[in-house]
Amino acid sequence: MSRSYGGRSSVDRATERRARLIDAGFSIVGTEGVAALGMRAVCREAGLSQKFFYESFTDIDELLHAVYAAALSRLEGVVASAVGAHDLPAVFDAAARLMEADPRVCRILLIEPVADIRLRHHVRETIPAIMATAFGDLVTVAPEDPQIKMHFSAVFGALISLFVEWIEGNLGTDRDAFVRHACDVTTRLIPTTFPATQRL
Amino acid sequence: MSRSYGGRSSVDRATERRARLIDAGFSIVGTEGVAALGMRAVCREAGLSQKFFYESFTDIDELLHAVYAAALSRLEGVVASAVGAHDLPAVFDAAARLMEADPRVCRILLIEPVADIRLRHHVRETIPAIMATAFGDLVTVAPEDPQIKMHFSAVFGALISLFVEWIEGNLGTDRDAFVRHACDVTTRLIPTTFPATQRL
DNA sequence: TGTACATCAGTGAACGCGCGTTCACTGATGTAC
DNA sequence: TGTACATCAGTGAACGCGCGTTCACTGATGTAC
Repeated sequence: MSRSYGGRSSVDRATERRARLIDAGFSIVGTEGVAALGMRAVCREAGLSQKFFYESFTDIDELLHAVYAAALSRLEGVVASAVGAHDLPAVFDAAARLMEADPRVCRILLIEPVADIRLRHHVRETIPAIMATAFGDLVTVAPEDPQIKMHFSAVFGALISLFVEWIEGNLGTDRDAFVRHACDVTTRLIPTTFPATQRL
Repeated sequence: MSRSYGGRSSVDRATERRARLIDAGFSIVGTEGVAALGMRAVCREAGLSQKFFYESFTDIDELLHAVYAAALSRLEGVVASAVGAHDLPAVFDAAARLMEADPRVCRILLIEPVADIRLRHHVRETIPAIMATAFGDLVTVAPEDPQIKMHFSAVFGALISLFVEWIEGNLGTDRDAFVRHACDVTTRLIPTTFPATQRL
């Protein structure tokens, strides 16, 4: 049924092609934005025939989802230990370093989801789970309280804006000062009366 | 050289067509986003022949600029008196009411500029002038100080996020509570040691 | 005032392009004998 | 082991579509006589 080619199995080649398509999509969304992500564009970038797109994905939304998941996974990877240690400055520091090294992560996770409805949907799917592990009780107890939502909306908006401007080089070069500011903003906006925040 | 038609002068008709094109662009960007703004799409929406697009604009960027200017002008119109009175809650209240009445303003001014480089350019062109009239000294004195830029980045990001979520109906229905929260966030993030903020 | 015509206003088709999607074709691989 | 062939892997052209841009054409208006 399947046949080896170039000494590699069918599934081996298919998974490699899938990875190359995700990489290509990652580059396109991360540098040109989600509007430039087309089926032909991604195949061109990956150096693959158009046929292979449909081998791994049914449409461009499915690839976009995989691209978002890949970016999120990279962020989670670098902040995992700091999150586990409840060390907020270390979380911000690790995130800043990752996005400095690869600004595409910043664009995929922080910039493009604001205006793209599909990415916003993916954010709304994944953020609650992340929040639940990070903050625990609070979010699961009263996730519909407008007061709490306002607090989170404000702090997320502030942090996203800070990171985007930082990555674009508009906030100077002192990363420690940036991290301190991000922490400062967080503690100013999340009142200490929130029980879960005392963990941070 | 020019000739009246339907009892209306040449310039009269041309200016009306230009206004209709801007209205159409306003609707498209405000509801479908900047990616949906094409020359054909805008003519279709305006009910005009494609020729008339080039009568008023050389390319779609020029129309986009006009659309952004129109949205900004509407916002400035409703907040003008509150800004003049240095009444921050009234500014937020007026802005919230405008965007509730026409969410397209919110999308054009707050959402789309995040991911679109052309709109970001327009924002960067216009915001400093607005800031200068609102805050005066501070911005013009030390506009390149990373510390000050971080403060403004954070507060803008927080307020944009709050307004977007408010307009999307995710922050409840109590507008006064929303305005209070927006003011609260602003005063928390802009330290009182900034001289210009004491005006607010 | 009435009519023929020149001129300008406005319409929509034409062109080349890239898109998403499909599929005929080439050529490499494994296997039967 | 060597060869012919069936089958699967991979390539790139074909199709219809909407795009930005241009322009031939229709028809309305003003004017000369």
